[in-house]
Amino acid sequence: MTKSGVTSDDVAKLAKVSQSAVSRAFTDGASISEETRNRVQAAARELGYRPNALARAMTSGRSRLIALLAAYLDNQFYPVVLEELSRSLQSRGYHVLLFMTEPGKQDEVVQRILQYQVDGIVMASATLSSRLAAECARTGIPIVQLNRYVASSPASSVTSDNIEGGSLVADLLARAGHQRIAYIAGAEDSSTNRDREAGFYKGLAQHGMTVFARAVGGYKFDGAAAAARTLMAADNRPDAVFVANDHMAFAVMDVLRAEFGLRIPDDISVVGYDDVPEAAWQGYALTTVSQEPRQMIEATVSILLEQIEQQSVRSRAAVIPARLVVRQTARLPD
Amino acid sequence: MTKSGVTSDDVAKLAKVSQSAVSRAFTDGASISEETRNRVQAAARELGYRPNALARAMTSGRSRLIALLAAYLDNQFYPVVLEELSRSLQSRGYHVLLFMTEPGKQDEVVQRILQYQVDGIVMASATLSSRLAAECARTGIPIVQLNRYVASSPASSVTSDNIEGGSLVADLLARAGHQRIAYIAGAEDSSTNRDREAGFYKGLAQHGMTVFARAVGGYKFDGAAAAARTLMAADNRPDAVFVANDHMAFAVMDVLRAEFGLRIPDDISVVGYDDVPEAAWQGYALTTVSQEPRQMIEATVSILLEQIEQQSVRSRAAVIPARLVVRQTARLPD
DNA sequence: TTGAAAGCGCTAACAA
DNA sequence: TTGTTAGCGCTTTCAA
Repeated sequence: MTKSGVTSDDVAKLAKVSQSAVSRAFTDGASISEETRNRVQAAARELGYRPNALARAMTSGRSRLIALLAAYLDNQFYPVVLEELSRSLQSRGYHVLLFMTEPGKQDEVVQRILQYQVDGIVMASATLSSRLAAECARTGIPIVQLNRYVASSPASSVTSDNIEGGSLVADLLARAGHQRIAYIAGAEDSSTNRDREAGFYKGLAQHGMTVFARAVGGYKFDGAAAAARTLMAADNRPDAVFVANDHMAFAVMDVLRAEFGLRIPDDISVVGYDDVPEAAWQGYALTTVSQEPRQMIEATVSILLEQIEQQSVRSRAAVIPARLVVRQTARLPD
Repeated sequence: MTKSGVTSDDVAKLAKVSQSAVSRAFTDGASISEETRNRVQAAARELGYRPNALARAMTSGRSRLIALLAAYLDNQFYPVVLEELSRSLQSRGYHVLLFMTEPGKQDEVVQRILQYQVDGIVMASATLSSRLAAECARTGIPIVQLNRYVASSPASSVTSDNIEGGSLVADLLARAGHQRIAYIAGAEDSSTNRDREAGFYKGLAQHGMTVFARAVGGYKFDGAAAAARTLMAADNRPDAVFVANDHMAFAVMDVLRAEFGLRIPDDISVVGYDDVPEAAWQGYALTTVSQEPRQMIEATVSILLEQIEQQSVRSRAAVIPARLVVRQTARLPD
């Protein structure tokens, strides 16, 4: 008995057709006459019938469920992405099943995901374990890593052009005449951090400069605050700092202003990365690099659906152009 | 064929037991000897077997899926709640299936939710349509409205003590000597707004005061900014404003500072509601009322699971105490 | 285009 | 404690 109590059999009886006719009436492109379809749908409406998605998933082998695996949602980039992803999938008849990673229980979560027979997996703010990668490769479930990639893995990835983005920031800061430019890193093992940092150094090099100081914030609010304190405790302080994401940049700005009495950008420039909604708030007005979440999600969904619907296993790596968003936390070139 | 290819039948064969023994080995509290359970699990491990959650749901009638229905995630209160809810349910073997409301497609979304045979529904930032309420009552699916309630509905609700919270704010502002206290409302049809406003007026009344001015922000960032402009365009401006949630309060602060050059709290006090993470950031340091999301989620989960597992239909209304969080945007009483 | 029949992988009586 | 059996509600051959 389905939770609503009425099954395709009930509808079939009322409409005086076979149960399979009912199934066909609810399947796009099925071989059924206009007339029977109408009869079935009338009967269905009368009974309040609604196909059981679970039963459908069982027999068809597609659950139309996409797992989203995330480690945290406190960086506003992720809620934005999650909402967008969910809407986009929903409009195509898919739905998001949410999984939060649990420290030390990585494998258990992987098992859970696979038990639900999801048609695809999106990894956001979570790193793909080799265990999950292997299992999915074996079972043919496509994975898209959002904002992260592992070169060796068979999974697809969607990122912004982090190298270009980092380089854009270096160029802006150097042209503004900064002499002592520091970097506050995200998680050191993440590809986003590696690329943003590499692009940043490359950009500095083009101006004949190197990074003045460096600290690690690990993409954490508190970590970034601590990193800022470390940087500012030195005898010779930086006059500009590129922070690996906005979420950390807010913490850095708080420390610079509240604990060191600095004015931004008069005393020191700060630049972030992501362009989360808060970056536009006047309390911060953060100069940053946009990740274009809309485009990233569009790419994610199209990769996923292509692999699901065409059964193709060809993994892709989409790179979305980065765009500098100039607000008020960085001194400008003349 | 399950996506991993191996079924309980395969395991049964290898372990030389019946297929139902395999099922029992994976069910807590099933009647099975230690020995067979071990044999089965060894075989399962060897084959990489993993029970199919969908098949299990079909036969048992419980999907262990909880639908979360939300209208938006850009108010940070919701990501916090979503993460907490997902973790809490996950640790109990349930999972969150996310649905975003779509304007004008309310009914379609309701159908989708019910098709997935979810065991329960949590409504966050979304109002319960009478259609959904009716369907769920009929099918016995428990609903918890988070941060919202409809008196007449059979659904449960979990809210903070919004009346008390509003009253606390009025008291703080009145005791600080404010003379012209304004209110910026959220969505007028929401119970949170009604209660916060009612409590606020009650609190003012206890000091022999009434609200000085009122505008509506509709729980939207831009709406709140517009409301602030309206309030400040008057000849006689308020000297304090209670904003119905933090998300709007940030917009209000931006307008007051950037467009009117006001200092907070020297020129005007601002108080919000929710205590979202950003309220603690130094750029705002917002005085607000905490909703205690942890406690709210705890209550939500316990109501849901009680109704699911005990089949009870007794709906409950949990009210979590509100707590004033004093930061720096409101003048203090001497 | 239609219906009959065979599962999908599992749980849950029921007997043994 | 165990195995046998009958479904859960649907999709998908296969014949007609």
